[in-house]
Parts: sequence; C-alpha cells; structure tokens
Amino acid sequence: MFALVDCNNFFASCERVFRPDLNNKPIVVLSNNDGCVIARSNESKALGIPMGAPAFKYKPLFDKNKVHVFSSNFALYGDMSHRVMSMLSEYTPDIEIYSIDESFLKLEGFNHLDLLDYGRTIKKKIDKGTGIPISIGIAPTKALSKVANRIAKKFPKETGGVYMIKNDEQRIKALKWLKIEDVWGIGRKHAKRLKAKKVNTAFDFINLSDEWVKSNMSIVGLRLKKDLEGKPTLDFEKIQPKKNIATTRTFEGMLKNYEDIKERITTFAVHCAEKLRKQNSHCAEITIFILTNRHRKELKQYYKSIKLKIEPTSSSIILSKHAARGLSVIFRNGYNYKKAGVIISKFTPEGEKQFNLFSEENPKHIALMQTIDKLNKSIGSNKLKLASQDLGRKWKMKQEKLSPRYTTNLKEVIIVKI
DNA sequence: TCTGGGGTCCTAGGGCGA
DNA sequence: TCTGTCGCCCTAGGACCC
Repeated sequence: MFALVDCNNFFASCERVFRPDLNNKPIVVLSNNDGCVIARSNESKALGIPMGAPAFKYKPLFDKNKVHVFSSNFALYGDMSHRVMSMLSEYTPDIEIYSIDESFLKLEGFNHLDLLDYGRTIKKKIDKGTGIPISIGIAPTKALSKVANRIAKKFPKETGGVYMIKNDEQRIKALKWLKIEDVWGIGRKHAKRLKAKKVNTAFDFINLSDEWVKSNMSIVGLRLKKDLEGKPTLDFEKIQPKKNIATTRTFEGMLKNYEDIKERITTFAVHCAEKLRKQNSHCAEITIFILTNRHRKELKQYYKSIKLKIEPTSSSIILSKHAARGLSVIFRNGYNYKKAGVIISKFTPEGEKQFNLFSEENPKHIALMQTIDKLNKSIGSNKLKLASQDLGRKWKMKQEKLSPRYTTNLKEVIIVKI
C-alpha cells in the first residue's frame, strides 16, 4: 500500500504557523517579483481567486476582502518542509519526497496495522509537531493514493483528512467521482482531448482501450491507466542526481539594452555555478535563452535559445563568459525583452574532470571559487560578486510583503515576552 | 505599468555509420 | 562504388508535475 501525504495549502499554512491571528482569514502567497498568486488558503479559494492570478489585476479584490498578501519566502517554506518530511520518515523506512509539500510513503509489511488508524496518528503528530495541516490518501497504487488524498482533502469533515481506498468497490466509486481534469498526470491538453471523446471521469478513462491510450498519450498515459486500475505500475523513484540546473527570471520592466541583459545573464550564470559547486560537479553544457513579453501581443515577439558545449567547469567566471558569448549570438536589437535564463546540464562529478591540454580554465579558479563560496556563506549570500554582475543591486527582486525567516535566521526569530 | 520558477520524461525525426 | 536499410544517438518540442 502507498500513502500520499500532502500539506494543505502549504505556503499559506507556513505563513500561518507564525501568525495564528490569520487563522480563518484569507491568505495568498505571490511568486517571485510579486507577480502572480502561487498559493491560497481555503478562504481565498472561496473568494474565487484562481491559481496563477496576476496580483495587479486582483489587487482591488484583495483590498476589498482584506486578503493577507505575502511575497514568497522560500527560506521559511524549505525549512518547514524539511521538518515535516523528517517527521514523516519516522513512520516508514520507504519515503519518496515528491515535492516541497508532498511525500509518498510505502507501507509494505504493515498488514498487522489498521492503516487508516495509522494515517490518523501520523496526521495528528505532524499537526502537533509542526503546525502544518496535512491530508493523507492511502491506496494500493501511487495514482490511487493521489485519488484518495483528493477525497480526504475535499471532505475533511467526513474523513478527518485521512482516506483509504480499501477495495474495488471504493476504487470504482472514487474514479467515477473524480473529474478527468483532476487526475494526476492528465494536464490541460490531454483533458481537452479526452473530454472531446466524452471521457469525463477517471472511470471513463480506465474504460478506454490500452491501444488508444498508448498511441494518444504515450507509455506515460498507459502506465497511469494501469495504476488507476489498481495494478501497481508507478514505483518509487530513486533519488536521481539532477540533470539540469536553471536560473531564469522575468524582469520587472522590459529591457532593450544589450548591456543590461548581459548583466542579468551573467548573474544567472553565477547563480547556476554556485548551485553546481554545492553539488560538487561540473557541467559541460550551457543554454542561454531570451524572450519578449508574450502577454503583450501588440509588441514584436522574439524567442531564441542557444546551447553551447563547453569544457567541463564549475567556475563562475568561465560560465558567465560562456553565457555572455551565447547571448551575443542570440541577441537582436529592437525588441523589448521580458525574461531570460541560463540552464546548465551534462554534469560530471568534480573528480572525474579530464585534463585537457588546451584547457582555458585557470587552475587558480578552483581556489578562487572556494574562497568566494566560503565568504558568501559567512558574510551573507551573494555579497561577493564578479565585476560583470549587478554591482549596484539595480535588479533587486520585488518582495514587498516578505514575512520574516522565522526558522532560519537568528535575527528574525519570534521573541516571546513574558 | 504590473502575468513565476524549476524541474522531469517521452517521442518524432534527422544524421550517421555499419 | 553506389544505394537501401537498420539501429543508435541526439535534439527539439510537447506533455506533465509542484
């Protein structure tokens, strides 16, 4: 059996843990740059605020309904997530952390236990230990545990936030209830195509032929179908090393000037290099892309990316040079650029780097990077920069409603006065 | 004026060597 | 030497997730 544990409205719940005065009040959390809504409390959902709502368009509604608006505080969410996950791992040796707010637990060899009861115990402990409310779905396969979780979340009063699909009768009932667009693994495009075929529920979906599903939705769709039929097909994912590291940003305004974009691209490359050194590897490929504002249809549109094969490196200096070189190839004058990014890939562990006679990397870089990382760690992140970066801090991200980093910064912990 | 960021996997199709 | 075919590898693009 599998259990899917999901934190309810996770980012909003994290904000609430340290602000109990916000219980039962509407909360939204905004994306980087305070652009759009990425998390909502139940009260905000009830007000009709959709996921991804642009903040500027919904400001009147926020004001009118006294919605509490927060900038995203990933230091806080990451730490809270870690607390929840480490508590969960006390309940099974097999845990797959699926995302910042979700985990699958494998409950093999737990037959002697009443699993529903076990789930309720877990929920109670997490609530008490972290203050984060969770929902738990238990079922014979991963996809079905997602379905069970949805039921637990949708009917908190009836289920107490924990639901288990025990037999075929319950499975069929659940699949008939679940709308096709809400099935895990069915996105917007597939949902549209399936509805046109009169497939409106998960139950309709499992009644399609395997052949149709395979040819229209690839092996991925077929695996999902088998899993929903109760035949375990999606297994635990082993923790894989990362395949890509990306730093991409939408600019606050629009940029036309090559030098401005170069400065941004350089900074993105440095961020990527820092993440790369944290996982002790080198990369042999770098992709740079730029694009205009696709929401402004009246403006000329442009999108271009370039992938460069490079000698393996983790040096901020080398990577930012390559990034600038790539940009010079794809940049075109006369466009209003809105977003850009750097993605690095083809990783090799540090020790496996081959010696190259024509190496352009100065061996002093290694020591220099170590020193930069060490200093940035001790004096605060990213205070030490390359000359080509945004030294004037012109590009500070808009975060007007940032909450304190209660759990990760000593200066921001809550002070209790007695 | 203002619309996120960071990932993964799969497939089709082209290049290329045997 | 020329041509067809097969399989492998790579890439771009599309789909999905949170």
